[in-house]
Amino acid sequence: MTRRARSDMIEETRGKLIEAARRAFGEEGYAGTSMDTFTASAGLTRGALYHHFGDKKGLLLAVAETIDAEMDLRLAAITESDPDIWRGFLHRCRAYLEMALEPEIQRIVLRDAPSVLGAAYTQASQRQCLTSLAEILSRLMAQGVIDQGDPDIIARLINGALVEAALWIGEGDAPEGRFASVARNVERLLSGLKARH
Amino acid sequence: MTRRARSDMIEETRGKLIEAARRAFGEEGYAGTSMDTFTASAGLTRGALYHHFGDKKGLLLAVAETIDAEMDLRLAAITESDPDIWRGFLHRCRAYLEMALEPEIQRIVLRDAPSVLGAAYTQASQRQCLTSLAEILSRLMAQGVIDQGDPDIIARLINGALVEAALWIGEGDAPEGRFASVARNVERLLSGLKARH
DNA sequence: GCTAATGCATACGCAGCGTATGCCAGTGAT
DNA sequence: ATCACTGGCATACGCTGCGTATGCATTAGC
Repeated sequence: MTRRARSDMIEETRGKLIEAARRAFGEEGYAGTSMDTFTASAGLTRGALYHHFGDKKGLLLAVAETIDAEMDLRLAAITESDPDIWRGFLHRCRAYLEMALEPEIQRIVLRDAPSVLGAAYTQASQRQCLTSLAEILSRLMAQGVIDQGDPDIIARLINGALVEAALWIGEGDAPEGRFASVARNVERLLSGLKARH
Repeated sequence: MTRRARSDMIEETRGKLIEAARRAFGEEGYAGTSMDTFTASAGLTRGALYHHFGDKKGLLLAVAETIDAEMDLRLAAITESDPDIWRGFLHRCRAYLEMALEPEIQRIVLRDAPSVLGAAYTQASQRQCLTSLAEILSRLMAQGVIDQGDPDIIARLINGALVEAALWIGEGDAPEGRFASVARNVERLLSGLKARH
């Protein structure tokens, strides 16, 4: 049983590091967080960090992937909450927009990770959310709800539009009003995808 | 005459700094460029830098604004090259997509600047390109080519979609094929904005 | 022509990343 | 049960690089 306890301890420190890093990155930003001070806040030192994640970028990647996985789970639940696929799709997009307003997500996943990790990140991590979205689009196409097209690309386009909109909402003083306007215009844009007939 | 020569010298050093920073940021990224080495490549020292731009972020802002202004000029020329507003609009979007593939633009304007400068940048600088796009959308709405909506928001949505698509194109091995696919799907998305009647 | 101001260089301090080294606990074999 | 050993984590060091304070030279105003 010590065997289990041992690996549990290891996973616990990994978890503590990711958790603390998440808070630090979210509040101070990637560049603004000191490895010394944030590891101290988790009751550890940089030794643990470099052992588990190699370097600062490795840590950011791990954090970003964690958050992305959580987002995907939350979005999946929302998407499936409506039996109508098209409406589930719209709900999902709206929920994604809301999530993109959360400071932690906005700062870590949407701003810092693409800049710091570059293409390596965009390919690997955000794909959870993106591939899920592409699957939904595939189903919508298969059912003839929207016109044929490349689901992966359209997923990217939608994702980009929503992210940009979320950043815009976040930069103003009246987020609620902006959110409502954006939601209307997003729905218009998405409705343009629908098959006409 | 010395008066003119004097201010010319000053503008020259400013220009040299921005030019060198542009190359360095584009190649090494913001975080990867050392203020010492890059100023040396311009035949100057950090003294000149901090005198003109205050700090590293100030320099990045200046560089980003410079590039953005150039982009806006190039895009304006392309937009007006076609007398038909809708086609001019499509040309512009396609050209923007191409521009977003240029390493310098992608790295500095699309990746690093939003991350490093945050909301301060998204508001101030990229607005040149965005307000121009919004104006075009306004005209399209006024002429009944596309349905009514908030031009500023739709401009953001389109911008975000194109940026995200460009990043995706840039991360693969066969950019040409990807570009063609993206262009098709973008045109589809944009066509969805058109008024039905 | 003398002084004030400005453009820019030099010199310094300090924070922070990464690595090399060391220690201790837990693991597996005899 | 003991002992060698692997692996998790801490400590210590060096180096890079940002920002600031100071200094010098040239130019602008009176």
